[in-house]
Amino acid sequence: MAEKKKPEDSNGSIVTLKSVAAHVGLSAGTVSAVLNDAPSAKHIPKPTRERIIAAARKLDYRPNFFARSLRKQRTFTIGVIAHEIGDGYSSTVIAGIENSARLKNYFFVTGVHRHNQELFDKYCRLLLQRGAEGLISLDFNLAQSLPVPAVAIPGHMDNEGVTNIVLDHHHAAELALKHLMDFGHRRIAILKGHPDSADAASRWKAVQDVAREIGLELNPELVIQIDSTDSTPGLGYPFARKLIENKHPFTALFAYNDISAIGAIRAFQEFGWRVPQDVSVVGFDDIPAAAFHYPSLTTIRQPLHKMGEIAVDLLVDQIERKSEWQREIAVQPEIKIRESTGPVAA
Amino acid sequence: MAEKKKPEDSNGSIVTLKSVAAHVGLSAGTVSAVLNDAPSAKHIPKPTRERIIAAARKLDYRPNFFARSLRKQRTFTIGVIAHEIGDGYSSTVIAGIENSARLKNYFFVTGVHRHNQELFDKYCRLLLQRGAEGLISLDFNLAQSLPVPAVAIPGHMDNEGVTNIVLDHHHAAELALKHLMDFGHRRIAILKGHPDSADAASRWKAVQDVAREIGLELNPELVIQIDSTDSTPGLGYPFARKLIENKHPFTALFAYNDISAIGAIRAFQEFGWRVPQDVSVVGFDDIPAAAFHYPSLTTIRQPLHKMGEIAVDLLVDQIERKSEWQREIAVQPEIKIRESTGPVAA
DNA sequence: CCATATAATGAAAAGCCTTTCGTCGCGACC
DNA sequence: GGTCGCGACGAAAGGCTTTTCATTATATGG
Repeated sequence: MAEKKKPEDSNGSIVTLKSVAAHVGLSAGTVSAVLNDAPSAKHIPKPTRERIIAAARKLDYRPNFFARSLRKQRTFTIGVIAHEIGDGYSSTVIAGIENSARLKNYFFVTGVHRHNQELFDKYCRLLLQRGAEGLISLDFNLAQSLPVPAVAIPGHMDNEGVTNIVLDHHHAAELALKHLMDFGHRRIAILKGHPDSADAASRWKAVQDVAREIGLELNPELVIQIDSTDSTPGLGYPFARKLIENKHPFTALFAYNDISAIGAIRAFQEFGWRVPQDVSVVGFDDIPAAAFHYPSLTTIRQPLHKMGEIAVDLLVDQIERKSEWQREIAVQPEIKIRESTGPVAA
Repeated sequence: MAEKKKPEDSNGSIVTLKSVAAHVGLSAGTVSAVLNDAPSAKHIPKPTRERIIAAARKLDYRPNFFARSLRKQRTFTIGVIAHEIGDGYSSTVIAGIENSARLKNYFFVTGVHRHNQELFDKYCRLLLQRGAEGLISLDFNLAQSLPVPAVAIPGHMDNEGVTNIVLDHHHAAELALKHLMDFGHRRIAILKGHPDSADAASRWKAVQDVAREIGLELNPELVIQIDSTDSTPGLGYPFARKLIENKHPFTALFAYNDISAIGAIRAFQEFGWRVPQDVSVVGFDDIPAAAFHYPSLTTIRQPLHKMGEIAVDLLVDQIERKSEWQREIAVQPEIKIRESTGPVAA
């Protein structure tokens, strides 16, 4: 059992810069300079340098993060505020954030907002106090500027200093609707997202625009608004029921996301409709479960992992003043055609 | 647009303890004592106290976290090292961790290990350097003690100072196997977890024990070992195929987790078998997708959220020396009976 | 041989907070 | 009246680094 200890010398006291300085018979300042490769260390002869480095390694010296942050006024930390940690959307983006942050030797700390402004503010303060040098907000309708560089995923508001990462919703709507039209669908039901969902408004607008462009008529009876914030497939179920009960004929559904699509399919199946023979369903996001659902889900894929990576890259560049603030970055969706869509019944 | 600024006074310089002290014409020490409700402040008369507090609020004073940590040698931070952020298991546990940590005014920072010892060690060092006062490892076969209090979820090794949170696997196996036997199943296939998965060994042992106890014979031909670390339903698919190709008859499958169960069902369906009419399937974990899969999944539920909460509670108690180290805490599983299991075909 | 540059290091401040200890004034008590 | 105790604060140390500036010694050039 490899005992892993906090670095301490033979006396059992913690090894600090001073103690390694004492160990090599030099001053703390000198040791610090060498260990950090500071410009002031350029006159230190090589043997001395090596002595210092060897001692530091031998004693397993680890600089005190807090003392260092205090002095340098840098923390290499970014804050992430998500709706909830457990949901598929955030966790995929966060995985991307982790990936990029690790490569850049940054750290991230997390908070949740649950679409609640107060909670958001609370975590915002907390994270800043903990030294976050930049913030990433996930799925929040951010209506304020922030005191540090920030990225909103997805972001649709216009806040100075906040970079919005957006999906090209117009293209997304095109992919979905054209795919359905190619299969002959004309009566297409739409599941609109909850207003709290940051993408809801622009997605809906894109759907309307594209429908007009390609000459598809959207029947208001077939447009259902999700008004629950549930993040299980329960999200889609009741609205699909409502759609069924409306008794307005339709042959396809473009859902707000995969979760609601799965819930809707469930409702259809219980009602005795087969997917895709009786009704085609297109989801959104391409969560892992989409491919293994039965039937597997045709869906519009968002590059969530990559969006997390991009967010960190942008943020770090701004923190380190390597680049200017950008108002918006668009990423492209992709359609994954699977089993849940098919030709309209003859 | 509410501009949220870093606290600074009218000169635009950052507001520090000294500046609020200057503002009220007192010393920094006094202000600190009052603001922290320190014992030494008990002789400060109420009017003065209120003046200080009012000034702090007015200037929006926020103590510098790093200076404070440096001085108090406390950080109120716990480190979490998970397999991967995005997967259903970790993110649910982490949601529990977040919940409990927030209530206790602790923070958490996250790392990933990907079942890789080096990566684990790297993050371990990093988190400790960042002042983590306790660690939680998720789904890692932890083979070492750690320099701070730690909790392993799930934990099966015997490390001094590490509290293992385990599911009562014996009970879990009982729930699953008895349920299947009640439906008349006798030829039950088992999907064994990947050895990297911390629960794999004890779950398998429990299955064997229970099978013996209830007089169920496990046919080695029907026991398949998962040897991929994929965390999509692709996890179960190839092994179900293998099972089918073995041509050894079976009427039910007890999968290692819901993900692999879903993959397996997929394989069965493609082969033309109906679930549960031709084969019953029991999953494990009760991830959100389980309830909305088609057919919905009978599964053994782990209280993952609660396990995260318990981990934080234990950890904080130990950090604050409120309680002694416990070697192990067991939590109870629950069976969720849904559509994927049914009586064996006549 | 003196002035000056440069190498090699030390000393000390600064970053912001907490905490211990000390001081000063004043009422109480013997 | 002297001592004691207490109320109300201030001063300063201490936590660990980083960084600037100063100092000493050596080398270089004239």
